[in-house]
Formats: sequence, C-alpha cells, structure tokens
Amino acid sequence: MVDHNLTASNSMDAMLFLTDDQLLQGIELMYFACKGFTSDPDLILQNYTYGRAHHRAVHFINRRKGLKVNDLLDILGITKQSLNRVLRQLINDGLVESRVGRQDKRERNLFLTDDGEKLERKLSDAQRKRMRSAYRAAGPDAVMGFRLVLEKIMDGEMQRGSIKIKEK
Amino acid sequence: MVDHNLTASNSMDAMLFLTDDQLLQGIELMYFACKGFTSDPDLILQNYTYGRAHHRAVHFINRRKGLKVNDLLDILGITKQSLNRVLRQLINDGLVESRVGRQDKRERNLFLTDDGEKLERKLSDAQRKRMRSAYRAAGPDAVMGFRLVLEKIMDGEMQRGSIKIKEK
DNA sequence: TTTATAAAGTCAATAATACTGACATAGTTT
DNA sequence: AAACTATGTCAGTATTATTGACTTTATAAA
Repeated sequence: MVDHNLTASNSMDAMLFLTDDQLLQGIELMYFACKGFTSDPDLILQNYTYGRAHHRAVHFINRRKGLKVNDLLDILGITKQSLNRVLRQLINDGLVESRVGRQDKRERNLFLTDDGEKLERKLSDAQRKRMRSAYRAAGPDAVMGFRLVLEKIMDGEMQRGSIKIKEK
Repeated sequence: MVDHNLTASNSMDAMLFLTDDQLLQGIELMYFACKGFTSDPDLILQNYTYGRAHHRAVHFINRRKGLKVNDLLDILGITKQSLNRVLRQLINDGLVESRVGRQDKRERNLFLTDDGEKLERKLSDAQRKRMRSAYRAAGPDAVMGFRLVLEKIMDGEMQRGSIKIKEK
C-alpha cells in the first residue's frame, strides 16, 4: 500500500501519486463511478418517457429555482434546440413551469411544479442514498479529499470556459 | 468552513456531511467533474472519425492488453452490436489487432497496434494532465480520500452486478 | 458422433441525445 | 425606427445506444 503520511509539499509525492499508472487508475475510477452514478436514475427513468436529459434539467431547475433558460443552457452546455425538446415535454407534461420574467419580459424563469418536485425527489433519492452510504463508508476526511479533488478537476475546466456557472 | 477534524465514528458526522443539500452538492460535483473529464478527449476526437465509444474501447484494450471481446463488453456494459461497430472500425483502420485465442480458438484477444497506442497516448495525455494537476493541487491526503469515496460509490454498483470486472 | 452450447460477428430497424442552420416572435436598447 | 436579445421552433444529420434475428466457427456434452 501507498504510504500517505506525507505533506503535499513532500518531494516524493510525484513518485508516489503521479505515475502514469496511478493517474490512469484514477481516470478509470472516475469512469466507473460516473457510470454507477447514473445507473440508479436510469432504471427509474425507464418507466417514463424521459431520459437523462430530462433528469439533468429537472435537477438544475430544482437546485436553482427560477433560473432563466439561458442559465440552464450554460450549465448544461448544450444548444437551445437540444434543451427545447426536453423542456417542452416537461412543461407540456406539467412538471416544469415557465414564468415570464418580471423585469425583463423576454426572460422565462423556470420552476418545478409539485409533480416535477415529486419526480426530482424520486430520481435524486436513489443518488443521495448511494452518495450517503459512500460518504459514510469512507468517512469525513475522505469526503473532504473527494470534494477537493473534484473541485480541482473542475477548475481546469472553468478556466477554459467550458463550464459557466453564474454566481449571483 | 466545515470542521473535518473528526473521526468517522463521531456521532456528529451525519449532521456535518449527510444533509440532503450536502449530498446534492456532491452529486453536482460528480456531474461537472465527469463532464470536465471527457471534454479534453472530445476536442481531440473531433479531428478523427471517432467518438467517445472508440476512446473507451481503446482505453480498456490498452489497460488490459489481450482481453477478450466478451471481457470488453462486460466492462463497457454495452451490447455486442454496439461494440461491434466501433471495434470493426478500429480494426479496419489498423488501430486494434484481433488475435485468435490460443487455447480456445473461438475467442479473440484484443491488442493495440503501434498506431492504436499512439492514439491512446494522445487521448489519455490530456486526461492525465488534468488529473495530475488536480492531484497536485489537492495533495496526497485528498487523493486518498478521493479514491476511497469513488471506490465506495462503485461498491454499491458492483453488488448490483451492473459493473463486472473479472480479476484474474 | 451427433447435439448443444459458446464466442464472435453481422444486418436491420429503432430510440435518445446531441449537433448545425434557418427562421419567427416578442421585448428591450440604442 | 433599427438593432439587438431571449426564447422558441422546424428540418436535417450524426453518434451511440437499443432489440431481434441470424450466421460461422469452435468447444463441450450427450
């Protein structure tokens, strides 16, 4: 096993953590964890006429209630034509409400209806359950590390402008 | 900031780490990190006639040299019809070699050719670079935690049989 | 040795999600 | 009034996945 009783500034860290093989292992770990993470909601979604795209939309509308269509486009990183198909379905089915903006009437603020919240709940419960048991099993210190590394992975992306999240 | 100077058995951990909001934040973090992780190779692949599916195949053939077609199917979790299209292209283009099994001649062992290794290298270099800088920035302890949590997330999946990795 | 099973490969039809390009409508700015 | 912005829509296409049916070749079992 790798001795991790080191500080980040220790000159040995490169040898211990940054070999190509170690990095590839990390990459694979990410791949499988990502896959595992979408599998629970996917199973649930099979009983609906919805897919992952609907899940993502519902998730972010729930997390940033009242966000604008453009905000959602930026977050998801897809074209408006792609989002439109999904959003139209969700609105027609009464899961999402699109309210005309109060200041700027061109804008539409998106909200989940009660039914939309029900679906969101159903989908995220499965993921939360998995996340909770992983967090519990790994312990608080590991969770801090997990979050930190993921944030650092994202940092590179943010700098490239591929992920845009407007913080108000 | 959250005080993480705790042990995993501390009874406060639930309150500190396992609120629905904390869990949703973790879920979001996973989403963005996964997205960031595929974006570098995606950019490279735009210059080819290949997509993510080819990348995944090339990655695992490199990581488990000589693996059988069925092994690759299990790892990727797709149908053989889906894999076949990808594999056929890679073989025709001379990036992957398919050798008849020595003991069981029904089996095909898959290997990367020199050209295949070149592409694999090109694709994984981008990901390794990102992983390396994230690991460096986060530090060794965080990396241990990162790996541990990801493994725990996968554990649930393995138990469900959704991910099958045959260890020899 | 015939029969059954297994590994791999193929063809066809379909679905979900994304893309580009073109265009429309309503509202805001200049 | 003209230009721009936010949203919505239609049409066509690409990638990656699916299911179902079938073939070929090789191994295992009766």
